[in-house]
Amino acid sequence: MNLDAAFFALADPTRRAILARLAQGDGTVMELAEPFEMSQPAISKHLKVLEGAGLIDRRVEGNRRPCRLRTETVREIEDWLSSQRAVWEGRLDRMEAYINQMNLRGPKHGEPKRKK
Amino acid sequence: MNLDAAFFALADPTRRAILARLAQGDGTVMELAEPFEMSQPAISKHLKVLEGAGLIDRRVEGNRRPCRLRTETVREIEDWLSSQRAVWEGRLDRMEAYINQMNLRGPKHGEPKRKK
DNA sequence: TAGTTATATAACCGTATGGTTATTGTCAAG
DNA sequence: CTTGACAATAACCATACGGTTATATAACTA
Repeated sequence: MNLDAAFFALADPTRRAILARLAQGDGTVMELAEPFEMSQPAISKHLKVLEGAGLIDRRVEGNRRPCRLRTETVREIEDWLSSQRAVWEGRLDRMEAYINQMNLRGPKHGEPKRKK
Repeated sequence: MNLDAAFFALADPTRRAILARLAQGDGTVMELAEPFEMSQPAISKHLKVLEGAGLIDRRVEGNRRPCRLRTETVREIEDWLSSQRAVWEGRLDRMEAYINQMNLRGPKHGEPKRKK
């Protein structure tokens, strides 16, 4: 999975709306385009972005190209965020404890001196 | 919170690296710029994006402007993803059951006719 | 076969992104 | 008060993004 592509794909409201729409079932390009005031090629581009990010699959079905959600990718993104946050929060908790400790015995605008 | 801004901010590897670096403690612009082969103004721009997305806070400390992570925002993004995935996966489970049911009594390339 | 529908592709356009260098404003240190 | 470090801002540039219209391709339909 590519975090760059995944986050980028999710950064656009139209693409998120398409994903939400796909939650109600697979959809062809025309069906997905219908709710938007946007041309079909624009939707096709968005779908290509979503596909590139692994957020949807597309199959060929005669004339049309129905799309389906790929939830594994969403879960992977979620897992990444979750693990990152775990690290970050752990660190911040420790920082907070440290700061509290400092405040108990240090000046307000502490450590004004720092060289290199 | 703004999902557009948040996902957009996370879509850049430099910005994610900055966040990871900040997990080890607050950092000034110079400190954050050090690991990258990139000018200080470039880092400043990234920091502005991160701040705009609510992923970091910046305070003024004499001459420098240390940054700190804001984990609440990460949690909010995570929550959004989580809720979306819940809906999506629930839907897909139901779809699968439906399809299985169809296969038990329908033709292979079912529903070839559809008007509007 | 001719016409229509579904989708993709190409070419274009305005704006945004991500970088640069040069400059400016502030604080800190002598 | 001058000098130097930190950081922001401005101006610029190449490329990417998100949209458009027009055209092409392929599969259905009559």
